[in-house]
Amino acid sequence: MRKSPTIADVARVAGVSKGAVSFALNNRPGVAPATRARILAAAKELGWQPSHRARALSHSQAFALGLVMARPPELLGADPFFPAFIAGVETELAGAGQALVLQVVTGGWEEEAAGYRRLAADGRVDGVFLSDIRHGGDPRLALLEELQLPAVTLQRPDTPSSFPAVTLDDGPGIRAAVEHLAGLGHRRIAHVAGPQQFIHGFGRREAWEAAVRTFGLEPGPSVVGDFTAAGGAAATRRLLWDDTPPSAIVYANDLMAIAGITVAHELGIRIPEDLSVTGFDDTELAGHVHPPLTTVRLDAVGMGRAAARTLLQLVEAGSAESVELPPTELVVRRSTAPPGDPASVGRATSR
Amino acid sequence: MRKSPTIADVARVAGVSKGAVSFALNNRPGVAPATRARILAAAKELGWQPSHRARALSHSQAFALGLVMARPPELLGADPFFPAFIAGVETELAGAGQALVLQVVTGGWEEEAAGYRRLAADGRVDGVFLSDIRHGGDPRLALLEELQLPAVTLQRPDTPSSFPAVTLDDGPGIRAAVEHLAGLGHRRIAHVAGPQQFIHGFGRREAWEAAVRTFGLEPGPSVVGDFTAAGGAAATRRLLWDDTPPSAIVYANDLMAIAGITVAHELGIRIPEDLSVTGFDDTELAGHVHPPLTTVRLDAVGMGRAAARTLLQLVEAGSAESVELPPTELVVRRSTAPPGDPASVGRATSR
DNA sequence: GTGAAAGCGCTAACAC
DNA sequence: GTGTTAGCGCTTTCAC
Repeated sequence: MRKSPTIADVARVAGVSKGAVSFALNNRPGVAPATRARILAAAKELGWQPSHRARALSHSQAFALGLVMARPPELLGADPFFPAFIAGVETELAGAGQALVLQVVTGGWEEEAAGYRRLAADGRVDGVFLSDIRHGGDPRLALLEELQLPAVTLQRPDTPSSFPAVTLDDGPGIRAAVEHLAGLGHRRIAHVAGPQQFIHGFGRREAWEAAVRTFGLEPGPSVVGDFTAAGGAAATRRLLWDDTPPSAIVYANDLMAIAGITVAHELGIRIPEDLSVTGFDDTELAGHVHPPLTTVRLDAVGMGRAAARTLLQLVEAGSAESVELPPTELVVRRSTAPPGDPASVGRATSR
Repeated sequence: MRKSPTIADVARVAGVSKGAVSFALNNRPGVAPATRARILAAAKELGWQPSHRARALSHSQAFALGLVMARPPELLGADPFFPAFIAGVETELAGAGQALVLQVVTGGWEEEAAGYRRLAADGRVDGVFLSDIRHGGDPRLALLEELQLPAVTLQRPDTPSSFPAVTLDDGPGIRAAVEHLAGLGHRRIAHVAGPQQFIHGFGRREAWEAAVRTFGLEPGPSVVGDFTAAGGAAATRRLLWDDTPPSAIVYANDLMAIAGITVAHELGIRIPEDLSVTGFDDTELAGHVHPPLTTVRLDAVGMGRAAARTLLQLVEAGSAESVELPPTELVVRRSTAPPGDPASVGRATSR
């Protein structure tokens, strides 16, 4: 019972050759309907399933897609993006007979590059997802070009790319947050950014700055964090210890925003009365902190789905169109309110 | 340049047969040192790498391990366990020439079972990790037995298992939390549990109950949550609306604890003065909420490492010993303090 | 329309 | 010791 049946067994039972079975299975022309039916019946009877490994060998394909997650250990459990993204990817792959092979690297670029090299050298995957595209020339682009590994990038709409891209504009969400704050009367709106070499670190900061200027305001201070709670807390302290602290802070992710709220509490600064705060991601926790966080919703599952579809298309057809996802949108909760402290508003205005 | 060299090319260049190359590569006896050197030189010169796919076919092995993550969509981004666990797994697999194939299912048991079936039918993996073992007969055990797929389970030390297990006792951590609370003078210690069909839901609750009794106390109420923030918030409301609310709550994870703290804030209940709270996981955020959360540290990375080592051993050698990980430990922060409200202590005592 | 046979690239049993 | 050869299970070309 252990040894599973092979195509030869099916052929024998159906009274045809192996080739015929193969043709029948893949609905290729050249096999009479009656014969095909007989073959399929034999296959079903034997419980035959084509061997994925044998197909992989003769097709010189892996029938698998790869994702290399490069994250510092601290952020590994806290980043809500990847799990959701992966879930989205899976919904597409499951039906396509493709698997997802994952690699996580916690070290630096060397280790990450080694990860891609390994995936390519072993022929483990037919293509990879490139998340967190670095701003200003991501070294992985050249690497994958060299490895001849098809890829789909996750990036901003405006950045050119040698690979098909799934783009999502963080801008509208950030702009909506700034507009919301400006509309409430905030004049001094600060930003806690993510690492600037990452597109979502750089891009959100850029969007914040542009949006603030749109409202005729001078961008408040901006501090670069690292997307971790610890980093968010440190950045927030820097901002709040300033002589003229901001009356609102736009954070590049929820985790830093939540840590920021905590710092404010510790300093006796009330939210939202004394300080308004917005996050980014709309993690499940965002609605359950005190006060519930106004944040920008990011559809990571949707990105995963779109990226998987695009990469499948690229791998199967040799080329694929980039797709642009609907922009992020603001979810208003209770961490934002009109600036309560006239003094701080006055200070901000008087700059 | 595209077509990579095959073992035949190497054999030709080295002036030997394919078989010799294979032997040389795998350091098998039966090939003269000089010949071996010549072969390796030829291989290096041609930049030859053995084809993983061909090896997989002739070995009838996948050289990959599988993990099926079954999680409801809401929890996907918030559960800190898997990313860390996977990182631990990877550290072991990278050097072993094994890959990790991931599957995430958000639906019910049917979908999950289908996931394992697919992995097995396609021969995608040589073994799988079984996390979240269900308490009281996990259906996956029988399924994997049927599929003849080697597996390693993640479970509690005391549960018997037909597969090698990596066990971690949540008990000591929970007991330490209860001891800490009891030592502070709490008499009415409640619990917000995880789903009881899961071992970490059930086990933590059991440990809480046993520990409370150890201190001669009657277990306070316990409410079953679902490990999400929303669930933690709801459970906390139920507990705090009670006539005789607890003076301390032991949560089965950080996420629910953080949501619980929020609910307390909203109800005007001060933490830790009016209510002490402990979590479980020690997520990065735990130290950056207000107040910083006293919690139990869980070494998910270490579990991943141990599980990977065990599964590799099982797959390669056909059998493996279970391993028991060092117990979880308490991290005391500032969400716990002596019960401040004498009335509630009195009430609890008077039950 | 159908079947035979030659790969895909490596492994391992078996002669030499 | 070293080389030869027959698989692993499927795909696909090419005669029939």
